[in-house]
Amino acid sequence: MTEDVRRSPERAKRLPRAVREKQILDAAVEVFARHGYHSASMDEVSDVAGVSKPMIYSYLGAKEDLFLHCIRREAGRLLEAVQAGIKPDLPPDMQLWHGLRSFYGFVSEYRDSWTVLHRQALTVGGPFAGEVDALRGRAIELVSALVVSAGSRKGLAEQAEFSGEGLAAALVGAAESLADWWLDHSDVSDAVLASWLMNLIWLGFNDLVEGDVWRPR
Amino acid sequence: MTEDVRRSPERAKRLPRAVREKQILDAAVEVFARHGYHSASMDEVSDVAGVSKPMIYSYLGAKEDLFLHCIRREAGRLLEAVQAGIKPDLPPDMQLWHGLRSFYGFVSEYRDSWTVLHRQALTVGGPFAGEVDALRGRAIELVSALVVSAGSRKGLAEQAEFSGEGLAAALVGAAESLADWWLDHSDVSDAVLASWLMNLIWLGFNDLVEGDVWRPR
DNA sequence: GGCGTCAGGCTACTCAGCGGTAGCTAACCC
DNA sequence: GGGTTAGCTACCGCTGAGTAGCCTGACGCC
Repeated sequence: MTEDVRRSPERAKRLPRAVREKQILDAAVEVFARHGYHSASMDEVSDVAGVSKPMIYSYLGAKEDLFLHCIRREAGRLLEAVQAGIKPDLPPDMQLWHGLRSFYGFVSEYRDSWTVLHRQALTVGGPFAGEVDALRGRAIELVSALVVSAGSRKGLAEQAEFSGEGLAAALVGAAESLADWWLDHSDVSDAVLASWLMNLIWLGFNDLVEGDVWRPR
Repeated sequence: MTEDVRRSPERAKRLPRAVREKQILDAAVEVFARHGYHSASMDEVSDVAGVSKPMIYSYLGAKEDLFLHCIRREAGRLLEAVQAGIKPDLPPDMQLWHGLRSFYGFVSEYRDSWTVLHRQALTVGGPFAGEVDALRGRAIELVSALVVSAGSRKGLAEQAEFSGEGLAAALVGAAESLADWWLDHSDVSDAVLASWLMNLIWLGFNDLVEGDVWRPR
């Protein structure tokens, strides 16, 4: 059997670096989302990417670097998506409404991104948690500004500023957790999700049980 | 007793099984909280517990079993603490208020328990996530019942039941996330935390910017 | 009091999986 | 055709889960 005509039929075609990097990152996000940082193996990433392991090391560095690249890319995408959805000249409740819809739109379109960002990155200490915290910080800032501006329109500036960040953190947390919950109960549309949240946080239980409902105008 | 002959200074004293099991579980919770499931090593657990590795395997089984034991014990404690704080004959908002205070009381007293339950257990697939989901399910049930009862008092039973679970999930999520946020911003008291949440979810932003405030009666 | 027995306890090892790399091969460009 | 770079196979070494086998002290029983 000296007939070794089978010269690697699977050898990948030569492609420019940027394309490979994207393939690798996509694969990495998928694998990290499925297994988490520690359980994910570089072998599986290379497998899913259709590229051999040394390529990953040569293009994107060691495992930590790779994960960091994933987080940065996905965080950027998410922030961009949400900010693109906000119309700054609308009243506060409508801004919130659009922001929420964009957020859930992103989560539904990029489930893996959200999983990596929220469920995985936080549990690994080190540089990753900081990265995600920065993202959440941006979100809290956005919402906080909304609360403060809504408050100061009514002449309650200082009170709104005092509890603004806490409220914003709670709201951001609620939205995040609802997104998590959604991953396991996907039979609800993103619009319904956003409107639940709007009703809860804009009107509150008290109004709800009185029969009030918030609606986009 | 007089002359206690110190034969092997490093060898641990013989203790009944129940005591050792508690030591091991305490150590395991601490280590899992610090590093997460995968990064935690059995060696470190045995070190912190002051007991050698084979003891852990003999008493509590392999790593997975150990983690499961931790989750079960901490989940039980948490549920117990919250239920102990609720007075079933109070009106819905006061029930919620007391439930929240008990919850944050627990988190502040047992930070590691909460970290393991919420931040770590969810990211490891397998049997663990199910265990935690069960706990959250119980919480959602509790809150959901609250919403429905509040609604049906006002004759809005069917509407409250429709969105009750979603709202409850959002609220439970908000409480959880605020607890997480708190771990990194511990300069707020648990009562303040609970009252932020009460104001947010009971009254809503809309009332808040009008200057309304919810207070325990 | 001597002594057997078994649970509490340990040291020191095996072995697999995975992060990371050395060094080779082949395609593309001029 | 020759240099450069995309790409690969095959390996190394370490870390950490899990175990074999031994030691020892407390207690019951003659």
